[in-house]
Amino acid sequence: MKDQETHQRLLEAAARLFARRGFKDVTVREICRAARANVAAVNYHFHDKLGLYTAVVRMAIDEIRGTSDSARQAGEGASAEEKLRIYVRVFLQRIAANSRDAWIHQLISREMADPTPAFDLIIKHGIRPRLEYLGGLVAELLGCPPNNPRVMQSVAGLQSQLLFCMNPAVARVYPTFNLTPSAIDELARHISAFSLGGIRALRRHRAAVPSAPVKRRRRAS
Amino acid sequence: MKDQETHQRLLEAAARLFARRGFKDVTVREICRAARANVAAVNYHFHDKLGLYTAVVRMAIDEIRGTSDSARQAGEGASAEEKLRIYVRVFLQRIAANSRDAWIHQLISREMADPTPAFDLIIKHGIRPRLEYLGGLVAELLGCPPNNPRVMQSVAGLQSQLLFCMNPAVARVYPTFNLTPSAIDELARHISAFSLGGIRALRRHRAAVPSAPVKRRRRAS
DNA sequence: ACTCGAATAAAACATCTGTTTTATACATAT
DNA sequence: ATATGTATAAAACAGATGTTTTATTCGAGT
Repeated sequence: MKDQETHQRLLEAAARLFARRGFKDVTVREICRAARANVAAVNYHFHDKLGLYTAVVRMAIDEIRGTSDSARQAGEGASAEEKLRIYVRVFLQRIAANSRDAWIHQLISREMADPTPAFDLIIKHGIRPRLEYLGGLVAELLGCPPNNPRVMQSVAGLQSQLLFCMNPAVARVYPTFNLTPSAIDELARHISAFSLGGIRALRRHRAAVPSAPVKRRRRAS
Repeated sequence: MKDQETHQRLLEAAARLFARRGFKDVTVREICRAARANVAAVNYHFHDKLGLYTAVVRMAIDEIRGTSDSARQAGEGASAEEKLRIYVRVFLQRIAANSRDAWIHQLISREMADPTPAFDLIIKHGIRPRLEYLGGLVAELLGCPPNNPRVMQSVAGLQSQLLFCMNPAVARVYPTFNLTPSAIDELARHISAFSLGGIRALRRHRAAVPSAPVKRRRRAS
């Protein structure tokens, strides 16, 4: 047995194609052509088209955790506010600047748009751990327990911006969104500042029941 | 010629199915079954599967503009800050509470995830007008000209949250996200407060070159 | 009564898709 | 050298899919 190398070529080709176009839209024949392998190779090495896909998903999950750990480590010892800024910067640099990892979050976005059976794996092992880290940061910034609903609301507010700005279609809507490596640092600063501002605003609200009407002075026009 | 009514049934069935599962994933046979029509009906009435899809897209665009106009009208005379709050509330109520219009933004989300040739139409006639309205509001709140990049950055920050929280998959990630009609008002308040806080934070930044380092005092842990 | 055109229906077509089957090359162990 | 098991290759299969073709129905205009 000399090889295992077509196994690897299949994985890499499939990762790129699945991320870009989704599970259903990519054909087995296409993957095999890109990997310079026979049509039967997918079924031989991964039993199924779905088997290959979940293998790709497992790769993606590992990379997601890698990014989370990177950000966590880079922020060690810093204040919560600075940790959040660092997370945003690491996240954007790793996925937008580094094209090697770009496919991963393309895959996640696609799973969010229409989930396959593999989505549960991604949530459990990729997204949940990251949310817990961010949830801890935000809870500290808000000064409330981590299970307070507004914590997850804020985390979602931050994360939605990050996922949004990586969507290739967004550049067609907001023409100013070009993710050139030089623009990424600036984008990271904007998103950090916007999100920290949002969190600060939520902190001011009274913590108790939301039945209290939200009253706020209007500024002149 | 008695009818035109299968034409209508096809449109309605197709809208629901395309929104839920996307252009490629829905079969012509499926649409015709749902519309109680023959397999050839799509090609007869719309020439193409794509012809039917673009007809659906045109319907969606009209509804989008309707929501925009509703929000704009409801905010007439109010301050910019209040207008933004009203926009968020109208938007969420119309698409999350009112299930009649829910399919539309499912369709948009899907087009963002992987665009079809019809995406350009949606941008031009559905999204652009809305962004210009929001851009005007935000520019006023930021106190800077509407073409300042941070305006679109803030608009994207707001819009990303709105699109994000309507994604059905989000409820699986953030278990607290249940869009029961009663929770929608609260969600709208949170998103408004978060976004206005973000905008306020960006306003404080010096307006000129971003080369100036972002310095900020750290709070005690 | 007849014709014409529009709407529906049924069947057929060509193509594509995931998968399976069968055959072949080849390295290693006995 | 022969047998064995693994990896690749080529061909075939069954099912689905968008579209086209051919018939049929039905109402209106003459």
